[in-house]
Amino acid sequence: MPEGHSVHRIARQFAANFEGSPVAVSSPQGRFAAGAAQLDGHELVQAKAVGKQLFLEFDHGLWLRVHLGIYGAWDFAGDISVDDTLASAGGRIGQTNQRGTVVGAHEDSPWSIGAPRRTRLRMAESEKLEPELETWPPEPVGAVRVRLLTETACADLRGPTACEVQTIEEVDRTIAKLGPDPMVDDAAAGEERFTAVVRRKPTPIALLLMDQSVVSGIGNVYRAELLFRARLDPFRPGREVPEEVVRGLWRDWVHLLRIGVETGQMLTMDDLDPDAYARALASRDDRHWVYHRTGEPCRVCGTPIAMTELGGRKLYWCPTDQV
DNA sequence: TTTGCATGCAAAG
DNA sequence: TTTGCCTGCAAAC
Repeated sequence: MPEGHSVHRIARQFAANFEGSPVAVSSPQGRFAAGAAQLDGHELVQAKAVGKQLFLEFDHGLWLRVHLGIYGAWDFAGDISVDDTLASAGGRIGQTNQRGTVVGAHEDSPWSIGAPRRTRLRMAESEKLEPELETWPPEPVGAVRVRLLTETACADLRGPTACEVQTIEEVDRTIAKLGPDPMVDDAAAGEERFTAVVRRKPTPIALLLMDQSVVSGIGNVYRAELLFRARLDPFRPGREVPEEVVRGLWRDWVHLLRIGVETGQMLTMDDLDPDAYARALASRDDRHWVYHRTGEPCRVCGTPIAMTELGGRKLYWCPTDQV
């Protein structure tokens, strides 16, 4: 489920808690046993995110490549350091979830004091913090494809669409196929690459934004929201979108991704007035311009938001404002 | 309690 | 073009 922002946050978590440590790598589920054996015991030297892909480098030159797909997730546990921005995750801090577990910050939570402490951190489309159980290492929950375990930290991967060991050459080839990522590539160079490709394609701009070889990290939510923010017709062929509008799309993606990485949320209504913005943040269902709002009135003009299936994914837009 | 959908992608057919 | 991934959630019973 995560779009690009989540993967950058996951890489950040690995960098903070796994880099420099030897890692016991296993596959409790069994489906990744052979790959795990290739990595087991080696030191994690680098965590890197490009678009929706995560790359973990080990000290013998092999890498683990992970793509979460639509419902993959990493569970972190142990002495996990958590940056302050996570305290705003999902607006759920201090609330209680359906299992009755307290989610998020309280007085002496680990991220509001300096020192890391035993917690459990789940990172997927939403991020939660739960009190950790006493057992160490924790019992695997569900089908854990791969577990990375140091003396103090544990990361479990479940439900990924891709999880494989790669050589550096394979990593380079994978990354070479990806369009620019604002968190990785120089912003100006990324803008040129993106603009050049879009301006020569007959493909609807809505499909180009989801094409990871054109631009990295955009998923269905950011796609719909970027197009609305640009007031752009989703069906307009890329080459018929004015150059300045294409450049504007890239710059807005740079902007939204940065916010997403910092907050852990897909905030797309930051240009709203402060009161309306606060309301949007408070409710989970009320935080987007058009995404998942079929039939509801456009926040700008009142026209019912339209939805159709395009390339196998749902596309949301305002037929009046987006021309 | 059950059902169906979802912020993707790759492999199978 | 369809299926697998086999999770998490909310709406529908």
